[in-house]
Order: sequence, then C-alpha cells, then structure tokens
Amino acid sequence: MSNISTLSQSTRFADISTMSDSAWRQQGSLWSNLRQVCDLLAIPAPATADQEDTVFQHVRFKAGQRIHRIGQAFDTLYIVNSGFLKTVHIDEYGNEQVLSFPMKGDLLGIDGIHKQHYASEAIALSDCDMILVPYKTFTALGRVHVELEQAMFNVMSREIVREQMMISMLSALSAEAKVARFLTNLGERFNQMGYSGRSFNLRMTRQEIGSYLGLTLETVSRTLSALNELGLISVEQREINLIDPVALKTLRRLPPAKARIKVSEKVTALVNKNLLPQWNGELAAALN
Amino acid sequence: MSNISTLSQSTRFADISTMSDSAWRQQGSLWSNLRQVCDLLAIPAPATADQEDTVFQHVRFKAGQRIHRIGQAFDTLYIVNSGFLKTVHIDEYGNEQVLSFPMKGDLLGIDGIHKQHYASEAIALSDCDMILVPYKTFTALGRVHVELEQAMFNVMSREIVREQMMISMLSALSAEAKVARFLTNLGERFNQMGYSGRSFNLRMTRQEIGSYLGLTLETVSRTLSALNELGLISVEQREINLIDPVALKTLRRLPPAKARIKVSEKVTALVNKNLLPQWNGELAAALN
DNA sequence: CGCCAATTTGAGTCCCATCAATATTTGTGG
DNA sequence: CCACAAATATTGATGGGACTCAAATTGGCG
Repeated sequence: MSNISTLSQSTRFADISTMSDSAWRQQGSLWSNLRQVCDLLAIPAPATADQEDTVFQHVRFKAGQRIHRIGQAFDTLYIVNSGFLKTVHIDEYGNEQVLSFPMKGDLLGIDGIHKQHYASEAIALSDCDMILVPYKTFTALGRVHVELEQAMFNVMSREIVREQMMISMLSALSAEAKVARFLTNLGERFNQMGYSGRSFNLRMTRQEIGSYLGLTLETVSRTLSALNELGLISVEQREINLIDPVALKTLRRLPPAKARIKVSEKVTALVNKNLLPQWNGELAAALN
Repeated sequence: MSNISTLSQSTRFADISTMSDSAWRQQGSLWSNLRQVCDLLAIPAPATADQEDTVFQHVRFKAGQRIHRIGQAFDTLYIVNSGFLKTVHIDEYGNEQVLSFPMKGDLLGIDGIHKQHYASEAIALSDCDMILVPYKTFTALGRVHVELEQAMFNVMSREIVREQMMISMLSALSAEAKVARFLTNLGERFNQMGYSGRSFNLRMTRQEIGSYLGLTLETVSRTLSALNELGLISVEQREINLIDPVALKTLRRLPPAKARIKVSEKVTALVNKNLLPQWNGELAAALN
C-alpha cells in the first residue's frame, strides 16, 4: 500500500519535475556527479568532469519545510533539482518580504557567502528535491577546474543583474504591469524547463505574489481579475492561461487610466454591435 | 587666476576625497599595487601581495563623464579611489533608474561579467579617480592567490545582499522612511570613509535620489522639508545635517501585522531571551 | 461536515504622482 | 563682473491608484 502511494506521488510530479535521469541511489539517498550538477545549472561542465569522483547528495524537503533560515551558519549551497520554493527576507519587525521563487536549476544560498550566515530564508512551496553543494567542496573544485570558478562568477553576476531588474520594476511599474510581467516571466521560466509557458499553475499565494511585487494581496487579486476581463489571461484560482503573452510583456505604466476605460468601452460597444468578433489583446495594443 | 580657482576647488574637495597616500605617479598617470587595491576594497591582502609586481592604472573622470555604458563590451572592473558616481539602468523607453551611488572603495562593473557586456551605466557625479582592474588580470590573480578569489565571492555576495535590502526597502517603506534611511545610510558610508556621518553634502539631485528610492523629485523635496520641520534633520539645498540619526533610522511605516511570521518569530524571541542557545535543525523539525 | 486558509469583491481613504508656478542656483558668454 | 539661460529646488493644488478595512465565497483538509 505504501508502495502505491509513493508511486502515485512520483507520478503526479513527473510532468513538472523530472528527475535527473542518471542520478543514482545509494544508501537510500540520491546522488549526482559533477557533470549532472553542471547540466542542471546550465553551465559548461569541465572537460575532465567525468573523471571527477566527487558526488553531491540530494535531500528531499516537504512543502512548507525550511531549507535554511536567516542567521543560520552558512556552509552549503543548494541547487533545485525539482520542486518550487520561495526565498524571503524578514525585517526586524517580523515582516516577510519575498525575494524570489526558485525552481529547477536555480542556485540557493549565495547570499550566505558574505557573512558566512544566510541572509535570507528558503522555504519549499512544494515537495522539493535539492542537491547539496558544500561550499568548501565547491571552492576546492573551483581551484581544480577554472571553468567552474568562472561559471560561479557568471551565476552571481546574473543574480545581481536579476535583482537590478527587480529594483527597476518595483519602482517604475504600475500594479498591472508588475503582475503582467510576473506572469510572463514565470511562463518563460516554465518554457526553459520544457513545460508550457502559456498554461501553468501558480505555486504561491496571492499574498506571496504581492510581497514579491510590492503590492497587497487584494491588489494582486484585483489585477488578475482585470487582466482576465481584458482577455489577456484567463485565471481561475491558481490556474493561469496566458492568452496574449506579447501584450502582457509590453504592458507598461498604463498612462491615463481614463483612456484605458474609454478604449475598452469603445471596443465593448463595437462588440455589442457585432462589428467585432471578440475582444483580444492584439486589439488592445492596436488601439492604445 | 585660474590657479586660484583650481586650488579653491581642490581644497573644497580635499575633506572628502583623499587620494591613496602611497599611490605613485609614472608617465603622468597614477598607479597602485595589489596591496593598495586590497586595502581600498577593505579585503585582506594576500600575504605575498607585496612581492606581486602587478600594478593597476588609475584613470580620472570629470563630473558628468561616463565610466562605462550599457551594452558596452565588458573587460574591466573599476574601483573608486575618490569621487562620487551613480550607476543607472535604462529601460527600453529611455527611462533612467538609479541603482547605486558608488563612492570610495566601491567596486563597479560586476554586472558585466554575466554576459560580457555591462548591464548598467556608471556616471561620475564629481571628478573621480578610478582604478582599472582588467577582468583577465583579476581572474589570473585569483588563481595565484586563493584569498583573492574568496574575497571576490564575498564582495559579490555582499552586493547581492545589498540589493536584497534595497528591494525590501522599495516595496515596504513609506516615502518618509525611504528618505530617512537613505540619509542615514549615506551618513554611515561617510563615517566608514572617515568623514562626518552627521554633516555632509549630497552629491546627487533630488531627481536622482527619487529615482533611486522609487519616488518623484517633488516627494523627495517635500519629505526633506518635512524631516526638517520635525527637527530630525536640517537641510538647505544639498547641505544635510542629521540631528537625530537614531530616530531617522527607525522611522518607518508600520505595515499590516498580517504579513508576520509565526514559528520563527517565536524562536527568535526565545533565542533573544537566551532560552535557546541557537537555532538548529532539530528545533526546526520539532516546530514545523 | 465543519473549520480554516485563500480568494474575490466592494467601499472608503490616503499617500504619492502629476501638473503648475515660483524661487534659487549654476553655468556660460559678453 | 554682470546678465541671461538652463538646471535645480521648493511649494501648492488636485486627482488617482493602491492600501485598508470589511464581508462574502470558495476550496482544501482533517
């Protein structure tokens, strides 16, 4: 019986979180070698990687569990092999700020290097399979394989750029644009993972999305409803369908809100007169 | 006559931008060695640094000049030896977003590593003396001195943490709190540089402060006036005096108590009361 | 089935952006 | 050194977008 439930669970996740095919079990726990880790991170593996006998242990976390917490002594980096997480920063008053939603192939824990203590907290939003990379092991490897050191600089630089974009977005965009971009970004990441970038389920609550985007949960909910009304997406609970990804991605600070309303009124009138088949995002773009 | 004006200007800046004493001139341009560079970055210099014959060239920029542009091929990192700058990101519509205000000891250009092209633009706000560190030279040094590689990871990790704090601030704080923290942060940095952290001149416009904080220039101006009225600072044009730094630093809008954490809050409280030695995984399991 | 968390939706409020006018400073050339 | 233009800063009036408070609905789970 327990076999069956285990099987059904792994089947349930098979569509979204494929395990590294060649990862292997040993003593009841999963292990990956250097090449597999590099593939997962989408960085070029050292030519001599296959001769490397270093292996990396996998650890499973259940939804809700913490991978590491703020202030905890730093000693290992984590790579997401499957599952979804959030990283949060908690200020001195206990307010939670979501910083990222890591998923397959993402690296966690970089912020712990600075003070040898994690600066953020990582929490599993679904059951997760994480690969442990002890920092000491990593730096030792970096000394042997120069490409690895280089790759690490690249990954960290990319993270810095990502956060710069985030800062830009937070201070420049309207709520609608923030939510729209959030959805298209999610879609692109799903795409890169080999899944549908147009149709997916949100793994996080409106609250968490709002925290991530600097909005309240009510505003997120209202904005999703509005994008739904506009025909740019369809949304029901956590099921998202991107109907017009292009319009979503280019949606900006929507200048005068009045103009928007006028346009949609115009279109609605036309639709009502059967002069237009239906409202769609392309039309919105054309009319704006 | 022109001598006098030049002299008075350099005198005016002397209090805030002291040149590395031991930097030396050669062929009309200034050079620093590895130890001097490490000191400037506040990272431990390799024990063998003095035997290192690598030297780093200085380059001077006048106020308003660009150090590097977005999209420009990346090949060198810059360290601020003296002067003040801003780094900006420019979106596809030409809108400028200020990302940081680097000053003495800060490292520029990290964001270029990722794609081998700078992702941001650095502009001198005052006359600047910058040390050039060719990326290739740097990585070569990192291979020789392990401490350097380590220090680089530290610096990049610190930058990531800094941006995380920025994101938190942007999405959680009110305009007053943003401006107040901006001022105290500036003060702390001046302090670290050995200058007064309570009395200083702003090197940037209200516009640039606003861009940095996600506010309009009018709001920045109004907020400064308000903090002045409250007696927390005195401000006249760009002259700032922090009268009550403590109150400034703790000034905040109290967000809804909803977004507060539960378990970790309890644990933190216990740790603070010395009822728990420290956080550990066993506790995590017990409380989750 | 009942409880609790998550979500949706509405109504009212307020903070901050926007538009606008003025004042002050900086820079430049005569 | 002064005059003029351009940039910067201050202050006011107004409106809107997002927050806050509140209630109802849905969905998940024991």
